[in-house]
Amino acid sequence: MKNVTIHEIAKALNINSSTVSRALNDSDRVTSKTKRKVLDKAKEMGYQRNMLASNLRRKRSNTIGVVVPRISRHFFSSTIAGIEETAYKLGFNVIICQSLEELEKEELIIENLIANRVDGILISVSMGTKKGMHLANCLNNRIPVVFFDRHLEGFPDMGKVLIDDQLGAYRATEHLIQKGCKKIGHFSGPKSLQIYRNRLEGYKMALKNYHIPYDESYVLTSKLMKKDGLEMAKKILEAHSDLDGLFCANDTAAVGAFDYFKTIDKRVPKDIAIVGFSNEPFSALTEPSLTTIDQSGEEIGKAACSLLLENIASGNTLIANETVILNPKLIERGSSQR
Amino acid sequence: MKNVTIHEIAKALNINSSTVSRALNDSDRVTSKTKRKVLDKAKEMGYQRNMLASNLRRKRSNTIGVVVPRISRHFFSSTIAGIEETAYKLGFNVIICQSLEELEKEELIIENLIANRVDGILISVSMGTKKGMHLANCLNNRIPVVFFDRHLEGFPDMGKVLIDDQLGAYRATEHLIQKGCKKIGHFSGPKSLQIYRNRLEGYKMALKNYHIPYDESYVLTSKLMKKDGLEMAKKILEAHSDLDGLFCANDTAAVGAFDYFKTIDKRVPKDIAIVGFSNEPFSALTEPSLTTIDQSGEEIGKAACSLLLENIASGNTLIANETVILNPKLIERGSSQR
DNA sequence: ACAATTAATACAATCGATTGTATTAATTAT
DNA sequence: ATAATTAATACAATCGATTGTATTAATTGT
Repeated sequence: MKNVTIHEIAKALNINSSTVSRALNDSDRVTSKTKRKVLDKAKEMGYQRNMLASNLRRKRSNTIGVVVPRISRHFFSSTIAGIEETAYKLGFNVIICQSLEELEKEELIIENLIANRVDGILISVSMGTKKGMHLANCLNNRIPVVFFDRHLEGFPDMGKVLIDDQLGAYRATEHLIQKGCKKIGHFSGPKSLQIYRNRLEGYKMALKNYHIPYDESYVLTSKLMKKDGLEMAKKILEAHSDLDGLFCANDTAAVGAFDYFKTIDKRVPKDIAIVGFSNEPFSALTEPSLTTIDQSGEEIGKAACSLLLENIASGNTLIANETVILNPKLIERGSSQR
Repeated sequence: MKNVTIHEIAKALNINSSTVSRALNDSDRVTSKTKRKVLDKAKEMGYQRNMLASNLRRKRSNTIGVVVPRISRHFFSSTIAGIEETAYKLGFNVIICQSLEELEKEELIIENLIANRVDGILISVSMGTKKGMHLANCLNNRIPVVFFDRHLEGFPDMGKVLIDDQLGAYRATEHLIQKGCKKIGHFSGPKSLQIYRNRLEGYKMALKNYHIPYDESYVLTSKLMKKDGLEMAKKILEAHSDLDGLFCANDTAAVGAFDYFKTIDKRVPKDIAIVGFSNEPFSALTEPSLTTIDQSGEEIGKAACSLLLENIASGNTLIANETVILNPKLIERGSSQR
């Protein structure tokens, strides 16, 4: 039982395969009577269009490539979900690849995506990626590229969909101020990462706008694991027993701080109000639940995919020098209600 | 600047394109001297192999399709990560699709994957999927199918990679018994789902094996959201103030129970030991951290992908009537240490 | 040195669908 | 009724790599 092709259908109906092809594609160069005959016969013979052949001929794959550092991280799986949803609506397939934060693997992935003639690439670069020759190579091959979340400087021809970390941090801090906090600490992450510098900046800006003096000793830096949060909570209270608000640059560290405060009978949010960052799934489950900043991976994914698809549809004429900045949202929960 | 093909390279070197093709594929029908020349010229001209053409000719796509209900769910994104890793090692691409629990979308996805001539399909079926004509159709097209986690009965020719829920529940309950619990409750999920029936079964079996009488009033059923856990905790304590152990069929409900016990000053694990199920990321972050059963999505993904790839490699001769049952692991944490 | 053998390369068909152009069939106009 | 026009279909090249077979070049044996 061999594969059914348009040629088989053509032979069976005693017409030409080009007519079959046009009938299947609903071209107006074919009578509706013929179309019907073809469609019926196709169904009868169990015809399955071979996209490999179609893609080769049409020089497009109807596929976009997505590269993320690690699929299982909640933020990235959310973006992927958003991407898939958007792509699916327009009939595009999505190839997913993970760089595992290795530049070398990222380069191989890009190579492979080019070889597979994807119509476009969405990428959140690995931490090790500083230069982007492999990405420039995409443009040489007329494959549009859109960064999301993590991007590289110096590629004006590539789209970017970013979240305004600074604004998110600003809102988090502002929220604490509006809840009456006067002495607000900040747990920051590695300064090597732009996002943490931005979040610190937003914190500072909020303080400034509300005329609260910035005191560097209220800012502690770590890798923001849970135990780091716990340790920093201890440290900051030793230095500043008057602390009444805390903005953590991620949710995990906030949970660590929670735990420490409980052990010393500081009440959250009564004594100390806390705001985290990222809206991790667990932040709704803590006791009290954690006020945080939502980066909506899904929205980012949708926006990035839309930008890319527009580009593809336009024949890459407007090769995206566009940058979309999404606004993070404050998710108000128990940890800041006082 | 047009696309560089093997024909361009051949022309430039004044040799035949078949030799170029063989050189690029490292065939032993080509001198190493010629290979070198071809490779150099290819690099010089910026040649990128067109997999679309290659795939068409070789009648395989080097791509596998993965269908999950929802990418952003932690368990599924973990399996996808495992699948991607395994597939990547063997040079396969991974197309990801989400059914969003809709049978209709699932059918369209399968249709599309067949049209794209994927070499195999990994699927965790949507909740609505009862019959599998769309999947049978894959076999008709000689595309092997492997189920993971959620499967359909009645497809002996399709591989299956499942986790032993019952064993997981058994181990969870056994662990509580070994920690000295005598009065162990169980929070179960909707009986319509096989997994919850299995977990209940495992709970019963453990009790039986350790000669603890089974008392139906120690088992409460709900949808296992956080608030359900909280309510059930209240209810079970009202009925049985002597409760000293609790096995929850998921981690979320366990967190709800945690919260209730805290409000009434029952100490976890001192007064009541708790074990959850799934090893959700947040289970390591609760206070105390939650003992749970790990289903290792990553392992399931790897196993399912390996099974599928073996099948593909064997030319689908052994179209997988194989079922792999993975053993869940107990993750011992604070909530059960007494 | 010449036939016999093997190595290296060239030729040409093929995978299956698409699409510009040519041809035939069907309408319309005169 | 015949030319002119339009609709419908047929023909054939093409996308780019692969691969079985044919041909030429190189090597070995005697």
